[in-house]
Amino acid sequence: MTYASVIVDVPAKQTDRVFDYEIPDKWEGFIQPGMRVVVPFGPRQIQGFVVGLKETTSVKKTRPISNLIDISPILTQELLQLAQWLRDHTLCFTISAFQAMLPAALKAKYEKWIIVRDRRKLPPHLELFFDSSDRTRFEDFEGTGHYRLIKQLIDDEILEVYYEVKDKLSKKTVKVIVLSATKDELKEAKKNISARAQAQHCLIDFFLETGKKRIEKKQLLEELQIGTSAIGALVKLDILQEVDDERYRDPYAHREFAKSEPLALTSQQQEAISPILSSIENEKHEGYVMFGVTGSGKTEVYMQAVDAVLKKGKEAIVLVPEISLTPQMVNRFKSRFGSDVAVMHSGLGMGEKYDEWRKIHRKEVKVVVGARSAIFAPFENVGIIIIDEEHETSYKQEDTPRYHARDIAMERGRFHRCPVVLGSATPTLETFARASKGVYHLLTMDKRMSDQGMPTVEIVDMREELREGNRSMFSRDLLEKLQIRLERGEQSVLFLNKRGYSSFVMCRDCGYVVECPHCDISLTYHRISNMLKCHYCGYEEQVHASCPSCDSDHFRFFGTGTQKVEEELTKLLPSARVIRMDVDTTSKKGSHEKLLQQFGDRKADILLGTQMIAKGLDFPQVTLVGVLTADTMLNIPDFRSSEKTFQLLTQVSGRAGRHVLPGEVVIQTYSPEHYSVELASTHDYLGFYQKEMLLRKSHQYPPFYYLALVTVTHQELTKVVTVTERITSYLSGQLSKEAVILGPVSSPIARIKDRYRYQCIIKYKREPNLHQALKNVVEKYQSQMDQEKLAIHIDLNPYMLM
DNA sequence: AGCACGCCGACT
DNA sequence: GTCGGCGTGCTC
Repeated sequence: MTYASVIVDVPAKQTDRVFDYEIPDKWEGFIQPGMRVVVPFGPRQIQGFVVGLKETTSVKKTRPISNLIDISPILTQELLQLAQWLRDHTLCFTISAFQAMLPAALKAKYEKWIIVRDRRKLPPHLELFFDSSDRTRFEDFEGTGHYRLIKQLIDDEILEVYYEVKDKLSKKTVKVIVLSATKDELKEAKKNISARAQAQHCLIDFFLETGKKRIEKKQLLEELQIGTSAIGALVKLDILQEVDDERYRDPYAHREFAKSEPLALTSQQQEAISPILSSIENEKHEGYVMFGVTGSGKTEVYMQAVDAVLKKGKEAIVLVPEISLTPQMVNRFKSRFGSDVAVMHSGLGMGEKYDEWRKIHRKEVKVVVGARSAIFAPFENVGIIIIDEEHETSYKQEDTPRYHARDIAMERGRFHRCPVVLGSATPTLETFARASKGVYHLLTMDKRMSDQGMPTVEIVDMREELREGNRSMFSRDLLEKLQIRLERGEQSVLFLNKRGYSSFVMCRDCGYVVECPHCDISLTYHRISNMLKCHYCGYEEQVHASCPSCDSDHFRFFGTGTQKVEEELTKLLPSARVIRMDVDTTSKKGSHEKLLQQFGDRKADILLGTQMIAKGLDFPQVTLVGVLTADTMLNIPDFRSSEKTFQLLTQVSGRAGRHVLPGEVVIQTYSPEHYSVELASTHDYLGFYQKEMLLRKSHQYPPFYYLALVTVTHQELTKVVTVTERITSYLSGQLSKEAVILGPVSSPIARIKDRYRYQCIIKYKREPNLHQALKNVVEKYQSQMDQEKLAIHIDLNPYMLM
């Protein structure tokens, strides 16, 4: 007897281990690790992942596997191992790790059915539940009070429970009609079919005349103008066959990508790529930091490295931050590698993502370009992993498993013995520090490909503007420069850092701000619905006419939403054609790309937007970039706020003057003397790095210390505080004296959805005991977490302390 | 996570 | 006495 070790689809502490099942004879030798199966678990049937096979088991009573879900493994041996690594490094359940690696479409969907086994003994008042079929959803009995009766009927074998386990989403299929007779057989059949069956004759003639063997049903019906019954008749005669044909939902199917050829590399690009190429050649795992200023041509280096990998018959993983933000990047890869590329990003629907994933799984593509989760692409021969814009926060998953794609990349790179390239103009301090220490190889590209140098950056002190009586959100300088661009027919990009500065409502007399009654955060004004809305819980309320606190009429929208900026802009520069990009204008699928396309086609003079326009845009005619509010990010209570500000300003400035025309950047700020603003304006990453490293060292933050964040949430404030207090004191007893434990303190957002949030931050250098201690904490509060809805979140190496 | 089992109070 | 509340513990 062979047994399968199975991880069951129950994300809970108690079930986070393998369960052994018998492999029925018919599947002996067929079932392999990495396949999904349906197994009995207690009274129900659930999904499980086979992780191993064995000849004996110590379990006394085993039950057999009920069914197979996959006919080939969907997780490779490497990914099964990687899941264990994920579990150990993020403290998640193994099953959650598996799920993170697979497209959401493959998540199990469970349905519970009640089936009639003996209709004669079915009580009459239950008949109506089963009048059209022998089965009914179990939920249909909810609230009918029949629960007990049904249980009895099940015991009496009159009814039966049936658990259906299936994928959340199925493959897309189309009905195809296949000819299963020869020409002679067709002619023969034609004689035997009644002359009155016109449609059938029509069908046979079609196949005789065209000589086609198969055709989509829909197309056939349309072309011949017949109904579906004639086909049915011929299917019965074994002349035709109706089959389901799998189709990919290809989001890029109707688009053409002009083939591009490798460009000649500059000497800097050449210097950067050659060590990478030798790692590829020698199959050596090495980390590279490609530190290249904006416009230095990192993408071309990526593509040529990928090309080298493909020539070796291996595969490549390219991560980009939230790809829908950079359609230009996708285009470049599609143009170079054509149908060898799968694209995975959040803009795709669940089905589209699944289909792209299947192309990888079936080895139909060699390259994946995708967002964070693409790091789990089920390739088996990875030759290079590239992470573009390595500093982007979207590489850190914010819910369980809380992994960072960079860490996964390194782990997979080690396994496949391949190089991992981290590219950025503004690497995270962690990454750059590792490069400085020689852990990663530093590849510097400090020259732009065009002969243009970096754009000139001017900092405008908005306090000064205010003092001079300019109350507009445009400084005189910026306005003048916009004017000049309009006259010259060049384009400008205006960037509004909306985060934490969105249009909240404030009373100018007493300072009252309308806040969400469920979360400790101010409500934002939405023009479309004319309502105030909470970003965290979705709460909405009417706009007040006057201040609820002091009844003043000076109750206004504060902050600057993009709409407001647009209004003012059209007032100041009536002739300017403006494209606004924010959540409102890009909510529809594909609208993002369309707007960028319009701007690229020079149908507008000014592109106005939030975060989303900061990255990857590359328009030759853009010669001016304006940052309206540079410092909003500085005010976020997070140790990374300076780094984020520096990165953002550098990225945004990089949008200007990338080609022939020289670029100019205007940064408006209320804190012009802040080092992250100043150093960004002089494009001085190294200066920023050194300054920030000193601060991180003295404040004991990464990269000098590791962080762990424990967040406790509960309805009652006292509960949260006491639990966090106890956790804090327990941890301080468990950890060494070198560890710094902060807390309990309130989270930056103290309450979300009526739940209070407290946290404890651990800063440490080496704590072999930490993981176990944290596990103990979770274990200790397990019962309270179940019963009292207490929640404890643990984030190892958090990106933000929120 | 479900689900059964089992022990208590509130009713026909 | 039985019905139904939800605390406890198990699932190969």
